[in-house]
Amino acid sequence: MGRDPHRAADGPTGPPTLADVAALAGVSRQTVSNALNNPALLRADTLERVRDAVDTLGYTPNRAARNLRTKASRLIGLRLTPFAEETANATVDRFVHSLVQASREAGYHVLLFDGDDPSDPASGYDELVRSTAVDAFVVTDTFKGNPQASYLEDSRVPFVAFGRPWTPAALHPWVDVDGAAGTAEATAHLLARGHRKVAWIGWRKESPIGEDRRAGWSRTLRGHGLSTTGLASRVEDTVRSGHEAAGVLLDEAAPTAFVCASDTLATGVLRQLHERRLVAGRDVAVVGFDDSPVAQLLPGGLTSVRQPLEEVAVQVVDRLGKLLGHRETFGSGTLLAPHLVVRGSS
Amino acid sequence: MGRDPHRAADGPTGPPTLADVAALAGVSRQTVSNALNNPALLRADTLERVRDAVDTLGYTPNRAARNLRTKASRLIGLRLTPFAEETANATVDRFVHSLVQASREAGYHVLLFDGDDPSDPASGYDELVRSTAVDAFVVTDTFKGNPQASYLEDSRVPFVAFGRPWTPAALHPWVDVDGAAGTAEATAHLLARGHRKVAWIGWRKESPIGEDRRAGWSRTLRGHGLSTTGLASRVEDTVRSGHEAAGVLLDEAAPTAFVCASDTLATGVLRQLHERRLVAGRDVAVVGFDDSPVAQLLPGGLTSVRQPLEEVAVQVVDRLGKLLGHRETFGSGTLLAPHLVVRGSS
DNA sequence: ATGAAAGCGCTAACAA
DNA sequence: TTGTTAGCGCTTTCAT
Repeated sequence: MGRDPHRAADGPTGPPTLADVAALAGVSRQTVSNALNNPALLRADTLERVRDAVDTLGYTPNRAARNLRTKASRLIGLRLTPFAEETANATVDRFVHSLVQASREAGYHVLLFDGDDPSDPASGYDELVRSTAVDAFVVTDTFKGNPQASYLEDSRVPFVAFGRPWTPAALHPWVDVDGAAGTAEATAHLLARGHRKVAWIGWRKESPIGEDRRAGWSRTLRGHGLSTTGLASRVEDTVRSGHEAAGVLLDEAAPTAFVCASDTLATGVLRQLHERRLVAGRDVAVVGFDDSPVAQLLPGGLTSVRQPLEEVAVQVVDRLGKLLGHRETFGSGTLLAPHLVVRGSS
Repeated sequence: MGRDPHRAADGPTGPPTLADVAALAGVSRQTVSNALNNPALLRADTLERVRDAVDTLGYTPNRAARNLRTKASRLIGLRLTPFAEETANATVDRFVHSLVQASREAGYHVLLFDGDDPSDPASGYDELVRSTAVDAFVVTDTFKGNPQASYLEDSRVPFVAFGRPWTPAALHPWVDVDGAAGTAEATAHLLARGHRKVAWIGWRKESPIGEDRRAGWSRTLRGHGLSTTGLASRVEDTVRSGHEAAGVLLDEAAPTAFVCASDTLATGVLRQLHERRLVAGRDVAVVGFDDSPVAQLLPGGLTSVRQPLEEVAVQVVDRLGKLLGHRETFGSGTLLAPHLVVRGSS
């Protein structure tokens, strides 16, 4: 048999190579390569012969060799932030699952990494870029105004952001969820149930995401001729903060409903109500944000705004594909609408 | 300057290569390679010169080329199962975070994938193996007796399991958490609080993990001379099942405490208590398993058994390193102890 | 429609 | 201690 001459005649030789397939099919290596990457070029019978050989041998192209040659890895990098305890903590993980699936369907895999120094926006990215280990990145933690977006933009690395560019001049593709629309729906829902004093507990002003979500609440209240004065609180994203903020608001403004920027904060509100022997959904309504497992599993259930993360992932990968392919869609963005999941708390 | 002759003299040439560094440092490519992989071989001043050049150019070895040459990718594959809704759902995600961190510290990255056909144990693995895209796998979903462990063993792919091999003849390295010790601690805790009728709600008999956790409960009760008869229920891992099982047990055996195989089940119990106007932690005690966000955030808090996933990840990566290096530790395993996090529900 | 040649960037083996 | 040679497995010219 015409086995590739520079392979040892025996011993464990590892997975089959192009040359093995070519020998078995009685064609040149190039023809096998074409059969895989450009089947239209082959005559039907040759193609079939090659494909049979591929199947027989269980051949799959060697990734490293292909990557080296094509200068692409078909890998998408995603930096993971440390797991936050004491938090409803749903978005990132749900998104990761969705991204893995959407990526596979587009022929990509997801490479996970983390920064050894989380405060450095470049940490972790740098090495992957310079070693051409990934083709592109997905940037998710745009929480604090997205420092790595500008870093990546400067390094001319292809990436798509899950989250709008909150800096004016950014021109990378992005996909985001319309937080304001979500909180607007939540607020409208509460108004429809007869509430007139709907409070807001959100994040600090530095968080553009928080401000976006807050806008949906205030816009809706004002649209109904209602005042927002004294009904809003801006705090850290912790249960304790939500708990405290709810206490203050309850004492000073006596709202009958709360809209929160996260399920974590909403959980704090619930805890406050619990302590005051108030029943969520009967005495006071509460709406969270993220539709986390916590919202789903709380006794009675927590009404919450659910982000369409599966769709976000699909869009992100789609943008990525365009970016890596024909270099289109520069700076374009997509805004997706979340929807309210109503449960016992409202 | 002695730039590599076969590079274009101008235009965007991409990241610097070994040859660029060699030219700048005035040495051969091989010497640069040695400076990186075997610095002890170089004379001190040469080494410094090379390192300066590396820094100046911001050089990082090209991954694909190195992978091709060394037949290794420094990538660890992890198959993700679909995100389960309506579930406390903590273990996998917490583990992923820990694994990413532990891997980085060992010089590996994590490649995430999923099977297009989740019922096929080989789905997704196969292609990665044959294309030598990853060096090894971490197998986590040993829930149903670990079908892919035997598949991987048969394919002679290096892998480490998070989860004991429940089939007798398995001989791969593994790391696991001693579930029985966890539920034993939980049960002992309840007994110490004066409970005498402690019920168990766990998974179906087919789940060896479930049986393991159950054993800790029954062993402890019997160790205290107490009967387990009529106090155990084996159901699906859903809130609804936990809810129903708690109802039946409450009616038929009137336990004063529950130990559950998961936070999901414990949540069902809580819901049942809630409906009966029983207060968890006062009227009836409840302990869950996993220390999920749900357990942490529930009003009052859910006492739960916490798995040391960070440690598991470190051990897994350690085993992996040995496996890929000197081929030791075949079939060895490590069992880690979880600990109880006591909260309001008990 | 198929094949031959070249080379992606790196490192193992050997030579100097 | 450093340099030379060869080749990992693949795909992109270019020739046939």
